[in-house]
Amino acid sequence: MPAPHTTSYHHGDLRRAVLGAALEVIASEGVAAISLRDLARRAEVSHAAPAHHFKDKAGLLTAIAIEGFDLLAAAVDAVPAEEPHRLRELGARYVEFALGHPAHFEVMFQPRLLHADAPELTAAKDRAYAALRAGIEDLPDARRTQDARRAGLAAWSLAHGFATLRLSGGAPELDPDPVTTFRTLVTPGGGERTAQALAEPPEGV
Amino acid sequence: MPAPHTTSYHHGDLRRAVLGAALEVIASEGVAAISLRDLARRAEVSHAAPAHHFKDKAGLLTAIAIEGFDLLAAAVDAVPAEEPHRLRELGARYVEFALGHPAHFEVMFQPRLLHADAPELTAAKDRAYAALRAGIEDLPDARRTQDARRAGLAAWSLAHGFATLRLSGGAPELDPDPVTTFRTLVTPGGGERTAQALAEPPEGV
DNA sequence: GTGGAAAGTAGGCATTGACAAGATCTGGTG
DNA sequence: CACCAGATCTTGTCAATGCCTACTTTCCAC
Repeated sequence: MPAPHTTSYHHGDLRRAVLGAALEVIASEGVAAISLRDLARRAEVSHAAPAHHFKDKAGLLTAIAIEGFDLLAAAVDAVPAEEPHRLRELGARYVEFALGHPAHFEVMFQPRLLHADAPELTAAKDRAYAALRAGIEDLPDARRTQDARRAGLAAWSLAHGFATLRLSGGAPELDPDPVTTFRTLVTPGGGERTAQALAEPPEGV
Repeated sequence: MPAPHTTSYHHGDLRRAVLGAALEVIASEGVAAISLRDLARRAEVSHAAPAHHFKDKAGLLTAIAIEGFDLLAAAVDAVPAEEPHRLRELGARYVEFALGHPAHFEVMFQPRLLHADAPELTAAKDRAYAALRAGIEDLPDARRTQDARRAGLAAWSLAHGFATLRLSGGAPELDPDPVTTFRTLVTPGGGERTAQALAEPPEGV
């Protein structure tokens, strides 16, 4: 590893530097504000240097998305199997990841900005989805519904929607910590039976 | 109203033409693919003409977002008060709107692309949110939870997340119609008690 | 009709993404 | 140690875009 900030011809770790700068810009100003030339300036290299590491602007964003899916997989993989409220915990980790890595999250679900068919991307996506599925399908028998896919989709939608709304400034901040808010949303008897209210059973008043 | 397609100096309704073209482009290629000059070409006017109607690129997107919030307000406003599964129906309408107006929906929740503090935008947003809130808070007493805000946030998150995942190609297509899928997610006894699975009550196996 | 505002045109400028061709460094191989 | 292939970075260029200013044409209210 060369000295980090000499005036050497080679940067040392330009790839990481550009990724880092990109994450900062996206987090503070959004993906639309990303410019390869600006990132090059921040890293103090020539305007074409980043292209040698990412090929494209889409390539850069693809790299971020890949990193994001791997981070997500790691985050939900850490949920212990013996956790009594495992599905709830899974959702909480999902929300925690989204709010903790807003730049990654913003890019991951915008396939039109990426090289959506890049093998490394689909691989990372598969790993993340596998980790999520594992957390759902490994529930003890009594907790499994007839159609686990729908339960999983519902849980995913809830966590994803909450995180998205929170990040876009839509959802109100009801607690000091957003993850706490999320937990109350899926915790019956935690003061309010929101899940039941959601289901709103048909049998009368 | 002048003749629509003569070679007259004035277009007739350039504003609407640009909006329409923009909606098409966004729906098929995403917001990132929007270019004022391209829209001008499609409308067969000079490259600077659209600016006289929207000021900015952000101004154009703001106009789309405003239209979107008004469409949303209209969509959820149509839910009859006597509807027995009103909250569920509210969510279904939300999802139906999102999937039926993907371009509007894509822009509405990306404030960084808009003139977020434009009075007309916040007004439209307020109208839409008021319509949504009305559908939640008007629930009959027995259906009301202690904290209606959390129930509303949960419902909103679920609908928003489902729509978002569906549009980004993340969620699997379990039924011919996505709205049908959404209904099953919030319908207990509709084959699976997904809502209960979500809540996953703590009391043992 | 006429004058001013609205609608549209024309040109220019800085910035950007992508590409091509060349310069420089690095690591391994003989 | 010499050397070379490839990775890394630079420089220059081109078309496209957003936005600005100045100008022209049309419409409408008085």
